[in-house]
Amino acid sequence: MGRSPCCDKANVKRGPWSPEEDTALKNYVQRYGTGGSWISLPTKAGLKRCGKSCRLRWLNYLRPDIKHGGFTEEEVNIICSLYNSIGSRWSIIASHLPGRTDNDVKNYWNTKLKKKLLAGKNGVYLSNTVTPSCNTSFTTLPLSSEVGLVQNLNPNTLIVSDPTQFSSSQEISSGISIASSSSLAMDNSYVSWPSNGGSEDDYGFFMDLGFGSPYDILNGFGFQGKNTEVDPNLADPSCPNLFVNDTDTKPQGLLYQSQKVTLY
DNA sequence: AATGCATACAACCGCCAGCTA
DNA sequence: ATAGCTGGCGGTTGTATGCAT
Repeated sequence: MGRSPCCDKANVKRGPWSPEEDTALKNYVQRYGTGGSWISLPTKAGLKRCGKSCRLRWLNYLRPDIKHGGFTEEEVNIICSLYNSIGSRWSIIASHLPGRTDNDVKNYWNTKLKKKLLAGKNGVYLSNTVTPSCNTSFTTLPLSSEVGLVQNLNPNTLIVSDPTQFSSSQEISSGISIASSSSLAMDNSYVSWPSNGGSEDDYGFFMDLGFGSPYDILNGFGFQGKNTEVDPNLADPSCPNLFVNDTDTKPQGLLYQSQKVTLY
């Protein structure tokens, strides 16, 4: 037996909301709240709308704390960074952006950021001129689709899947370069950057998202299986911010203390 | 001025998880 | 234990608007 529909679709209005409907919904919710049930709300509010439609209209448009208008650079950076970390979990991403809804973020990503990403998918590499500061070797990051798992998760943190690909620390991170591209493609997710001509001052991708530590991020955002924990004991003693990988039992990835990605 | 195309975003659809009877 | 209901979510579609030709 299939589930019953949430409302009688033949007898509810669909399509764009009229100002009168908006007013009725807004007045009702502000006066009485949702009463714990969106399904019964339309009838009480005198609306010929599906309860789910009312909920969506309220949450995405009528709520008093909704922020309309364009996204700021800071918001874009948060979206990109979180998308890289957790994928299309729009509601979670939106929760980091006061006044923004998951629908807003989703639309913005689909109409602007995704295109920007696809437009600049090729040409990602690391400069091989960087002098390693720790006891690990450094090689060039493979191009584009071979990049593999690269995660930039929080301020000053970059995770890369292949421990042979990097040395570490601030020197290495400052040597990461994105060549004539506005984005870095990864296996399941993406990071994108604003193409602003390469000014480092304008560049704010690695920003403070409010996480306490890299462990908090890794353990809190759905890394699965052997990737669920980062063992501080793996830290390279010569490089305090580097955690060396043990691919059998430990997370795949290295943590680097990173300052900035240069775009040119 | 008219038409077609691209873009932005509002709204809908269907699935899933959690709750409750 | 389980079936039904509801809210929440992500994917997708529809439509209004702007822009180019």
